Amino acid sequence: MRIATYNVNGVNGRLANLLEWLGDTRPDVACLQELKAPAERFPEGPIREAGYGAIWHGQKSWNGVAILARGCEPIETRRGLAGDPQDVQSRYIEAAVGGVIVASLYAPNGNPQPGPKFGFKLNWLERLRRHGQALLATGQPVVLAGDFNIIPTDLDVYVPERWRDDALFHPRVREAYAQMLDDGWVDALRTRYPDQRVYTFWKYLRNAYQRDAGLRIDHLLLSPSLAPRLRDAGVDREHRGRPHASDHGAVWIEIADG
DNA sequence: ATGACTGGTTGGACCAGA
Repeated sequence: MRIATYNVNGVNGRLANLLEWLGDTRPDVACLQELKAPAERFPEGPIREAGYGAIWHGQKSWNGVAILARGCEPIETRRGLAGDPQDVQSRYIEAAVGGVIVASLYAPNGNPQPGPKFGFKLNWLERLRRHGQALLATGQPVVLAGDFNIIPTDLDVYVPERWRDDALFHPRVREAYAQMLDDGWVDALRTRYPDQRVYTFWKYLRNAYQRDAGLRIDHLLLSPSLAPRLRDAGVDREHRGRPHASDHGAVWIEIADG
């Protein structure tokens, strides 16, 4: 089973790119982020025509997450994280697909740092960690997939010195990620590539993609019950270089049947 | 080295992204 995560940066504005990627790579499950569309403007028709069942959590202008499943309907198990009644942003959706619990998440960017947005990010990550602990306690196979907006280590950024003060690379944010690994979550891409620089995002500015000036901020975290089934992982880099592409590349894992 | 890119909202410049 192939499970992918893709920050599409506008599901309607880049629908043609999304459909092309679905057709080229045929993931069994696709977690999407940054839909930038309210629920009623999610392109359900074209996605169903492409062979995918879908659930989504939309929002006007910003954020928005979805889970697509090829040839079946994802069974929704949660939308939104507990712990903050004030939080109405669409950043988390979760479903059962093919015997695996799959979460599609879009963590807050957090810039500028310091500031209220950074505080919201830290709080959101703490709520994510808490929910993750509850998922781990069930012993079910789970994957937390999405745009974490976290650069975990120096190996995950083209020039670490230039990102020291950024909300994506702040020590407290990296610590939040490290704590989730301590809880038992397994970073699939880093497991597959222990020493290599593997990026998932390249800015639009200054030909970042052509220069390979990238970041690794899109992650798939596997529960210990799922991690032994990891067969392969990678980034669909080539689609990032196509016309009108998202600034993220899709990240995928291949999981053996359970 | 904080870049001049991008979508969305809206019918202009902004906001937000990372």
